[in-house]
Amino acid sequence: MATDQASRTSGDPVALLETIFRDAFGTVLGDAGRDADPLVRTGRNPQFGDYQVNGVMGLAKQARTNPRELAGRIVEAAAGALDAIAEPAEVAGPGFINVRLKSEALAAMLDDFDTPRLGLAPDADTRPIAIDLCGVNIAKQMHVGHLRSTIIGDTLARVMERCGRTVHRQNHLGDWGLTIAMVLQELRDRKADLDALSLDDLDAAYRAAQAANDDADRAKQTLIRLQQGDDELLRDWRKIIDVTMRAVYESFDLLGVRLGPENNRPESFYRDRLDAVVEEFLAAGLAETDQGAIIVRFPDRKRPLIIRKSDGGFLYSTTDLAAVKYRVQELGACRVIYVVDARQRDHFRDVFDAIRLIGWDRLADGDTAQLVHVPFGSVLGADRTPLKTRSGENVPLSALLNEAIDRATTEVRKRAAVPDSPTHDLSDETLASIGRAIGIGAIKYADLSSDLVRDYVFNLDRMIAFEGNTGPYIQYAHARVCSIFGKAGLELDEDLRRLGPYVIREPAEKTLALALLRYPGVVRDVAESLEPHRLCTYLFELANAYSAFYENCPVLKAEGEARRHSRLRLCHIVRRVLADGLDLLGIDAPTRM
RNA sequence: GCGCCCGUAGCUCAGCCGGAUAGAGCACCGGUUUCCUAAACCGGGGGUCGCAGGUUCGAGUCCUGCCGGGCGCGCCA
Repeated sequence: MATDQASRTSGDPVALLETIFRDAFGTVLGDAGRDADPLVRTGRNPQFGDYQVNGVMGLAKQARTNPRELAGRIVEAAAGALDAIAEPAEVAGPGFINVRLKSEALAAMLDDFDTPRLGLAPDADTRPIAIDLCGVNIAKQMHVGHLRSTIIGDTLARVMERCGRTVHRQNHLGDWGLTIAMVLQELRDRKADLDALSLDDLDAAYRAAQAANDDADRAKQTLIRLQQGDDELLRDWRKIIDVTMRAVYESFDLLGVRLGPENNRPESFYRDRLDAVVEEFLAAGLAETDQGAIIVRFPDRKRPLIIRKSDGGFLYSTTDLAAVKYRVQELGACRVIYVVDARQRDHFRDVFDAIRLIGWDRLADGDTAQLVHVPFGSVLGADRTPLKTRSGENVPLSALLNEAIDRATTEVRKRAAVPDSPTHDLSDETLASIGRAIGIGAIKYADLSSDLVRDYVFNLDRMIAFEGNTGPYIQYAHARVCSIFGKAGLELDEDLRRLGPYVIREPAEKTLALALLRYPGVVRDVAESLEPHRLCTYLFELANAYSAFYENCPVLKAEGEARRHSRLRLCHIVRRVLADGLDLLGIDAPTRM
């Protein structure tokens, strides 16, 4: 019976308890109770049970009754349904309800959870989602500023894809502004051979062009010719895009992000739509001419949004309006997510509000698309100012990645040199690929593991440490689990369900089982909140729960076959959750390191 | 000047639409251990949650004001 109940929720006890208590609330309080959220939470303190129901106290206030007494009646109403999976619930404190799962129910839930999907059912909503990420500029090297947008965006995309969603990753390349015209102008002045151009040459031309802004008028002329479709200029323009993107794709490859040419929706993609954007705002009476420019005003702030300059040119705001419209109306995205630097908060607030004013957030099905900016903080150097080289320039991304990889590879080789090390027999090539996985994992995890809006100091020593809440620590935990299967004579990806049921007896086993069952909820939570650090925190806690389990519960030497098989299955599912979680973070999980 | 964000242990950070005694890692101090075990383990000290009010049965969490730091603010992106 417990198995039947649990299987309806793919082994997610929180969902199951929510159903049970929602029913009980309804029985006791009618519709008011049924509509309320029971607020089922995992217990923070084992002494108060495995799960607690916190929703009673709020309801008692509304119903003007004694919360403890109400909790008692709800426990009574839930008792029948609860009996299959839990010990009798207890009322505690001012009106908490504490629930302790029966160990057979826990075992049954784990069994349901033990599938390739790891308990994560696809979302009922199948509409696509658009994520704006990366946003590199043509003629510039990728630098640390693009790192965060790229890896955060890729992670959010992976999480949502894991929830069964179609995600349109949109790389909004900066390929069409005045700066590009300036670079083109600079290169023509130099009579540069565009077929032999390196990215360093381009970068130099970009900086030279920026320095020489006395030529702004000539650059504007160049821009106008480019926008009018001058053949020669367009040809050169495509060449500098090629040079830039070749290096960008190399960085994507090294970083292991799922981005390629198919994700490119550069500014130029929208160039034929910009006139219409301005026209429609004017026609709707939402835009006005002011000092020669065309602006959108908002009722609640002084700052207007300029959508066309007084010289007739368009701005990034115009392009962003066109892009949101495209993503909602043509891609059908019910969420349009921008993973962009926190400094652009005001900009996105204005753009999104303008979209709402004109109604371009309306989907074909009548719903309103959610427009959301995911703001992230800056990467700082040791001096706590934004990371720059000594000469004051942006640090190229490749330099950062290579340093991390070098450090990690050195560490891996050092460990492999020890004769009885598990990596001692690996080829140099394999060790190098492990080093790459650890170096990249360290950088990504450091970027994703704390609240995104906070600035953080780029500190390789801390990132690459094998202790604490770091990428290498999680990878290490995974590799250690892997080593058990070899000793047990099992393959890593073998289906171990044939070994028989889970047996949950020891406290460390129970803690581990409860941690495992939280996984689907955590993934859904990240998809909803857009806060990847919650997944990092979870993986760290799971790794710790596993560590305590492994310390306290013999696996290979467990007494009795049933217990040994159950523990092997626990190891097996821990390995898969760690690997799956790391994959959602875009981090490789080597089996040895 | 206006606006936004941040302020939790010595350091780096968690704290799940307000919920029980505010947690973890690193560092520090004390103890245990050579195990199926690739990061050893257990315990301890350390906090007026920036400050002051307010709402609430209950506030690190919500509201108001202030302090400190960061960022943004009409034709760059």
